[in-house]
This record gives sequence, structure tokens and C-alpha cells, in this order.
Amino acid sequence: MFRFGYDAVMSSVTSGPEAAARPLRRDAERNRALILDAAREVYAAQGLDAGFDEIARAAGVGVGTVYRRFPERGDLVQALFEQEIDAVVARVQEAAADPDPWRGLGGFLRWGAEAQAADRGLAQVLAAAGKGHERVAAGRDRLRPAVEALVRHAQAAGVLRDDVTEVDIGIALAMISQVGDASRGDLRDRYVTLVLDGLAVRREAPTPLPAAPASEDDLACVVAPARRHR
Amino acid sequence: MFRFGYDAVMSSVTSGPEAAARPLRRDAERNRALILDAAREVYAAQGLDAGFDEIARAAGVGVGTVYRRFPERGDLVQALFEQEIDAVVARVQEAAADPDPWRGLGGFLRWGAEAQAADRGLAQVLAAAGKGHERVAAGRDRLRPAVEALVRHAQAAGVLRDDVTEVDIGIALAMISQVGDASRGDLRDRYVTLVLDGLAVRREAPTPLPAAPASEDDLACVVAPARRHR
DNA sequence: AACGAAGTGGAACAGTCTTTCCGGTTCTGC
DNA sequence: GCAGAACCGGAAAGACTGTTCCACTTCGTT
Repeated sequence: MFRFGYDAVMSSVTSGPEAAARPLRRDAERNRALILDAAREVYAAQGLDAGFDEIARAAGVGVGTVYRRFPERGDLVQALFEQEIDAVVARVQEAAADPDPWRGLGGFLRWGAEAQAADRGLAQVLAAAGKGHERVAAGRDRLRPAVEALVRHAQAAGVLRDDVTEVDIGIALAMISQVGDASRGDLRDRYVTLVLDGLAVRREAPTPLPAAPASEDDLACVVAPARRHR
Repeated sequence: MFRFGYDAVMSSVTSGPEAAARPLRRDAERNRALILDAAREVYAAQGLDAGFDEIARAAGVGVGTVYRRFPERGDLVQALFEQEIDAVVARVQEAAADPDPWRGLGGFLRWGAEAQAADRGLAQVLAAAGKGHERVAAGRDRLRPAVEALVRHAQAAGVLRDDVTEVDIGIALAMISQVGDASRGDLRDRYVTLVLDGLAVRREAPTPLPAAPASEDDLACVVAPARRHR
């Protein structure tokens, strides 16, 4: 199988009605926090396919504990990335507030590409949000209007072509993020610039590309597969 | 494991010196062909991670037979895609021969994106070629000069910006191919057009995008994960 | 301090997928 | 048509994960 594409991770139905949450015992609460911290790191490094085993080890608890606290993987992912998506929204709003809308858009693309390169889990969650998974629908619904505002501002200023939408921006970002290797920020910027040149209404000449022409070896950075631990 | 990212598939060392190949028995030769045909289909549909089990079943032979004929996965992949890469090279040369270099480049990008969307295995092999895997080095070395010629022609005609190389074209193609869902050729064309607008030396106005503005649901097509059989 | 409920860890179980192995079959040369 | 080598199929072994379960520990309460 696909071990567990975020597809499977995400597809679990949102669990029942909010059971009158009796507070956890103090030790349980502490473990829960340890697990979340560990999961954040492990997911960032390995993506959502990382096993509960690994997270448990990183948190210093038994697997059983992880399963008891987060019966479905989706529970853990959801809890974890609710906050991260907030950070993305905040960054979009900041970009939309930039007095130079073009700079705002470009800055956001650069930031978003880097954020996803640095955090595989985030990249997968954002993709899942695009796919309409229930568990991250809330985050997406906060994200979309923000991007929409960013797009509108840039279009109103006459710098962003009128025939693209906020969805296009999301897809463009996902595409660029495929230029994966986290260590090659210069390469990522190169393709952000290229895509921005495509998004512009018009231009007299190419915007200078930030990185030296990609060498043959740089192809290695593309579509980097999920690297496996160890 | 990663089940078997193409990473693992590809990393096997090229097997010893060409053992004086005694011809196979006739039935063995027939089975070998059956296996290759089956593998082509299975890999196209599921990517290189498909198990030998599945290929054997599709070919109507036992697993043991597959293992005997192709002791390492890399052997099978290599044999299979040697020819497919030839088809890609041919398409590039055709594009480079187009009297309108810009149309040639655009046509190739469109074709390449579709080919990779329709054949997951091909997409993985091309990515592997970029990563410098030994087993597909020969194919890559045939591909690179062809793309280089395509790039040179377009640049000589003054339509393709001078600061991109054949590697950039490969990366751009890989990025676009992430807009995965094979059934959404219109969406893929949309982003090919966007990227082409970025690759152009200059332009007065945006090239009209072929597809209707992507709807929210279309995000689902991005970064489509390896769908698992059944 | 002592009792019960809540929580814990990790061994055991259950799936998958890969790889080996060998009794039986098919081909080829003579 | 026979001998023997080459080849075949698929059961079984091995290597991994994901998940469950329960004897034991810890916590909160009285």
C-alpha cells in the first residue's frame, strides 16, 4: 500500500459529538503534550507517513499511549496543524497588507515554498486541505479568503493577471514546492521568480533569476521522494 | 521501508560484466516478454512501487519466474524504460525541428506533462534520471542534448529567455506534472501556459489560459499521491 | 494510607510485501 | 523418443508495519 498516504491519514471521519471532555489526569496531559511535540518534529522531518512507533519513541512513551490518546491518525494530525495553518493565514494577511502588492505576492510564494520544503507534514496537510478533506476543512476555509484578498489586491493594482484565482496561487505554490530539497532555497527562488514572471500582467524583459543556472546535478532536487528515516 | 521508492528501485548497482548471454529457452523468452508487457501496464498505472506479485499475476506467471528473470527490480525497470525514453527523445527532436520554436517548446511541455500524468512509472524514471541514478544514466545522456537543442533554437529565435537552461526545462516539466490527475488535461494545459508565459522573453499581455478558472475542487488534482490499487 | 479509576508500556497479533526454494514440467540436443 | 538441463509455479519463510490488549503502575480521592 502507500504505507499511508495522507489520503488515508485524513479520511477518517471527524469523531462523534464533542464528548463532555472530562479533563485528563495530570500525567496523561503531560504525555499528550510530549506526543504532540514529538509528532510535530517527526512529521516535519518525515511527513505524515511516519509511524506511531517513531513518534512514541521520540516522545518517550509507549505506542499504546499514543493510540489511546489519538485513536485515529487524523486526530493527531488535526490537533497538530490547526495552529500551523493559522501561521500560514497570518503570513498571507501580512502579504496582502503590503503596500506593494506584487512584492507581497512574491514574498508569500517564497515563504510558502520554503515553509513546505522545511516541513513535509505541512506540505501534505496543505495538499490535503486542497483535496477537501474534512479534518482540515476549517483551516482551508480560513486560508482561502485570505489568499483571495491577496489576489484581489494585486489584480486591482494591475500587476497580477486577471485570469488567475486564489486556487491558481495554491496550485502554483504546490508546484514550486516540488522543487524539494530543503537545503536549496536558491533553486526554489529561481522557480518562484519564473512563475511570478508568468503571473505578471506584462513585462518587457525577464526578471533576473536569483540562482546561477541550475546545473545538471540540481535536477536531483526535483520531486524529491519521501526520504526514509535512518 | 519506503515500500520501495524508486530510490531503492534504482540504486542497485548495474550488474556485473555482460555475461556471455546464452540465449534463453523459447518458453523462457516468451515469459520474459509477457512480464515486460505486464510490467509496463502495471508500472504505468501504479508507479514503480508496484510489487512483483502484481506484475506476475498480470503476466500470468509465477512470482518466482519474475525473480529469476529480473533478480533486481532495477533490471526490470531499466529494460522497460530504455525504449520509453527513446520515445521522449524522439518527441523532443520533433519539437526542436518545429519551424516555430516557441510552438515546439510549448508542444513538448504539453506532451511531456500529459505523458507523465498518464504513466506514473515514466514520471518516476524521469525523476530518477534527474537524480543521476546509474541505471537510467544512458537514457538521460540521450535526452539532455536533445532538450538542449530545443532550448538553443528557441533562444536563438529570441522567444525563450536566455537565462534558462535545459535543466530548467526538465524541472519545469516535473513541476507541471505535479498537477496530477490524469483526467484533467485542461488543468495541466492551464499551468503549462502559465509557465510558458514565465519562460517567454517578453510579452505585452497574458496568454489566455485554456481552462476555465480552476474551481476550488480542482485543487484536488494537485500533488496527487500514489493511488493504491484495488 | 488505601482504594479504585485512569493511565501505561511493550509484547503479541495481524497484515503486507519480498524473497527463497524445490517438486514437478517443458524444452532441446542427440 | 530419451536424457538431462532449463524453467516453472506457488507455497512457505522472512522482514516489516500497524494495532490491540492486558498485567502492572500512577494518580486522585476519601
